Amino acid sequence: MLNYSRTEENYIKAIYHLEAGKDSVSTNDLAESLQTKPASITDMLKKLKKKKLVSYQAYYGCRLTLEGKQLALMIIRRHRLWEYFLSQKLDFSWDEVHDVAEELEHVSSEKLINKLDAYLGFPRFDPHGDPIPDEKGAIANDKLISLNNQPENKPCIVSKIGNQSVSILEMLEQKNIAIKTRLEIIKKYPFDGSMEVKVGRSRTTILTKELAHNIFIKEV
Amino acid sequence: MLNYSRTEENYIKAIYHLEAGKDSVSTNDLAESLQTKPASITDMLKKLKKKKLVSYQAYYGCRLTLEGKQLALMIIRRHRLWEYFLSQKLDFSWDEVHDVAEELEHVSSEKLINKLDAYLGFPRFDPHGDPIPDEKGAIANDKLISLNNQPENKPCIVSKIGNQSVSILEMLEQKNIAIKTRLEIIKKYPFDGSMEVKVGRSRTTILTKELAHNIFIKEV
DNA sequence: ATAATTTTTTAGATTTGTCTAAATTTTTTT
DNA sequence: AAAAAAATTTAGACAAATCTAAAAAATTAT
Repeated sequence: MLNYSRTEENYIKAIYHLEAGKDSVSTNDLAESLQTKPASITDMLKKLKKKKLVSYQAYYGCRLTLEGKQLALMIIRRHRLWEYFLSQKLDFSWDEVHDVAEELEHVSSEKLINKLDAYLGFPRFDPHGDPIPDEKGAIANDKLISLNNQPENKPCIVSKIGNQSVSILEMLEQKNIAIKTRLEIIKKYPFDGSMEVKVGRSRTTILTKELAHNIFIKEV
Repeated sequence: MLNYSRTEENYIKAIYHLEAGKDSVSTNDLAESLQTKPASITDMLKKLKKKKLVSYQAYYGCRLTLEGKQLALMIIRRHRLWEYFLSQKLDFSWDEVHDVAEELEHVSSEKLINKLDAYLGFPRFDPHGDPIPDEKGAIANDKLISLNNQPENKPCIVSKIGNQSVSILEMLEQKNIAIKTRLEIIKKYPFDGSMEVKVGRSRTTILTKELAHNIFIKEV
């Protein structure tokens, strides 16, 4: 994987996100998303085509090539790992992480990112519940709902744990929470984001927002 | 503190380092240090002068203004904190940290840097023994020699501890090592960088390279 | 103190990513 | 299917940071 400019990376990332669903991305949509003019988009698309990151035909929009998609996944990987780091280690709140991660994602040392990944315990979802691509670009295909976003008195089932660190797993084990455990929020405390939760059919326990944020659920 | 381009920041940092000792920095020295041509230096110095970061007079070199110096200290703070992070948390070796930190130092969120500082335990020296400026730009004026660089059988005195984290302080306390303790390396083990050290006059103990690296000494 | 050398600056060109305004192509409307 | 509207591209210009080549100033040598 070669080195690309910050601007090129931002284009690739934007195309990746816009491409979802549609079968090609229009110049205007890209201009809107990147806060720039359509003429600039055209220029850059020609350049990215020459570098084989996108397929592009005048007047018919663009798509990422395989190589472009792989690059996009690496940028997203960096972004989400940094978000995870900021939120988990530096105690940023979830709405503050995005802008800083937007900067950090362009530091492209592979060694840095892989070591950061390991240091964080190979988390599979970022603080917003979006999946983090692994070293090879493999990515879970669904966005998860965190327990934090679940209302009171609606039973749900644990489907994923957001991080594989020993500390979280040991805590969950002690609280008898695992994949497929049935949970129901009894009461949320807005003051500190903590909540009382019924585990299975009988026992209840208190979860902090940090812990609840790493418990991803499906509604029943 | 306003926002400056990556290039401007690199100029400011280079001037700061070249300025030490001399009373002005020449165009040629800067060109050498930044691997660029003297003509480019002249252009940029005019620009930095307009922004009041340097004082510059044609044919007579430049100096940082107070504002420029403050900016330089912030860039150096970022650089050294990231170096510390890479070495201490991500397990980079000391000769690998520089290049990555060179990238990370340009991410300019103050909140990020201050939180990183706190997370690392407000370290005062980076992995090379260079002092880390604090939030206000205050900086210890001496580079320290780490115990790692001390030869065998030469007594020395502990003068600083490189980081104030509870974990390191508790470890040092247990080993009876504090400021002004007399140490002498009995044997170094190149395999893992650990060493056997005489503490005071009698007791000996084993120190890992990670620990020894945070013990800064004066020769006796 | 004049000549030779070195250092520094100026002038004009280049690259990257952007812009505006005009031209072209596609899409929508009637 | 022609006219109108919308989307896209082209052409030419600009700012940032750089370059080369030539000119100017400062320094060193004789």
